[in-house]
Amino acid sequence: MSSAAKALTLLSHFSAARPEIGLSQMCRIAGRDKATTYRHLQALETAGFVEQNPVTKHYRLGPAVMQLAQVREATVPRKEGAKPALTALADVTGETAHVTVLSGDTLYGLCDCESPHHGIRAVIDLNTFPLHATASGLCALAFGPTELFDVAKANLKEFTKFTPANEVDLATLVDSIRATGFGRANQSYETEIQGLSAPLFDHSGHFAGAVAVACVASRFTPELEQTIKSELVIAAREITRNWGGTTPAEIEAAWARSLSHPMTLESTP
Amino acid sequence: MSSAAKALTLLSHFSAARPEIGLSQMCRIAGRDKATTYRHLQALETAGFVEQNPVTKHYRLGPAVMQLAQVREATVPRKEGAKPALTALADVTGETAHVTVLSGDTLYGLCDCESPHHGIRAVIDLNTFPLHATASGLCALAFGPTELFDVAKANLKEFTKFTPANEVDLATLVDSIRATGFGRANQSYETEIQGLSAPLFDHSGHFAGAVAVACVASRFTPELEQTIKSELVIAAREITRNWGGTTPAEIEAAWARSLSHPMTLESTP
DNA sequence: TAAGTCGGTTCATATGTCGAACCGTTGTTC
DNA sequence: GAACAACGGTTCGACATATGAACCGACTTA
Repeated sequence: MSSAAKALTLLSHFSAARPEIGLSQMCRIAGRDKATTYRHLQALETAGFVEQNPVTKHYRLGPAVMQLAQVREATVPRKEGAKPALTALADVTGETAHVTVLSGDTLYGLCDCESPHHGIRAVIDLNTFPLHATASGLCALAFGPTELFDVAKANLKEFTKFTPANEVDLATLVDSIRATGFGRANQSYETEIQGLSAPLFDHSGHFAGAVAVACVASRFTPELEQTIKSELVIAAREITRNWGGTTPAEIEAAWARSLSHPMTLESTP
Repeated sequence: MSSAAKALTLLSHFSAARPEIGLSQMCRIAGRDKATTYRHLQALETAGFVEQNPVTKHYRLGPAVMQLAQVREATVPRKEGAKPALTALADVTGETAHVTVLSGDTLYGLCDCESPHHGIRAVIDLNTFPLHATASGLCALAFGPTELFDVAKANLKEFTKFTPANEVDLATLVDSIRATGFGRANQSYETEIQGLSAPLFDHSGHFAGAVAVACVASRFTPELEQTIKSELVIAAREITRNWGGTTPAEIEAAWARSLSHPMTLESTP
């Protein structure tokens, strides 16, 4: 691992849940030496990627990331094209909605939207989405490049007792998703979270990401599932269109089948 | 310069004007070896900071920056607190408005807003703002930490014939800004751009950034100057409040003086 | 076909990185 | 208020890692 890569991974330890990190704490989290971590943070600081809270000396993300995000958004206006549909999706379903984007072999969170309808709701605080355990990830496996399956196979971490634990289970799951057009993760990443997702495509016609709803499992009913699925289709069509893509006919066909013949999908638990 | 820092500086070469950069091109821009540049771009790519345009193989900013920006905004919600005031400012003045934030010794652009009123308008596409040549930068020198002046002194690059070229000129300029409460840069960064700015403060009572209007010089009149100044005050108060700060009494007093006795500031040209 | 570009790769060299041990400061404990 | 622990930050020799000239094959141009 290059030194630059090591420095960059430090950034991934910041999250909304842990926005500020001290030097010693960062050493423990990153599992690296203090001197090394310090120098890396220094480099990140001079580049504006982190800054220090002047009173606590803890590090937090710096203003440079805001600029880069603006440039990225001007280059590939994904977020802008996803936000309105996401808001509507969260509002109608009453659950937390989010969008992920595929870059290389990694599925990144782009933005999310919590619904104000319930006090208890799923909170998305992920840097990257595991391919085998989340609805978005499974969507990527089903509709994205085939190489992704190898990546997923190599990273079959068991998050819960419902996480698909071997290649065969995963392949079965992916096949069913190809048939229905909807990604589905029943408490396979976190217990108490039911995920449903739909694939998004870019101008080149390739899988570009997924739109998903993370639903509190205890609220999940067949009726809600139907609602979420029809709303997902609406949101997915809109976002795909905003990204300059079109939904492939076979996906539309799968959606139509799923919605007209609501098969009671085998929910593992 | 650490290897990590070198890799990070590659990112700063992306901008809205130049959103995609090929390998050879990046070597030329960054002035570094091709092999090194390639490895750095690889590291950045695996971390998600850049991605490759699949057809041209050119590099562009990746999705990871979007996430980091979200975390940053959740940590220090600056952009959200500035955007509405900025929009109003651009709308009323008819010129391009922007907000900068100070981190360490560097002034970064946070967001900007172009006014649709005119076909010709200033476009802000800066990574970092030179302290001695921009209205925001001069504001930082006048109201920010005193160490900044040393940094500015050491970087007196002459962008135009109106750029303050020596320490004495700069000090005079800064003094006049302290007296009026408004930063001012008359074609000292780009010819044809008149800048006016006002300081912003955070919860700790320290200078946190500036709100500024970049005005097409040929449209600049004393009347417009008055309009911009009064609108800047409104915007600065609002943003400072949203950032959890309060405008120091001496700044308010300076603003009041400037607005009631509109002195015709010596415009260098 | 020959010369120019491009993205990407190789390998000997030496430069920048690594981590144990060490500061000085701060805040807590008794 | 002395002893202690944890913090952010620094030093230095050993050595892992970055470096860049030269090279490769693919592609464009003339």
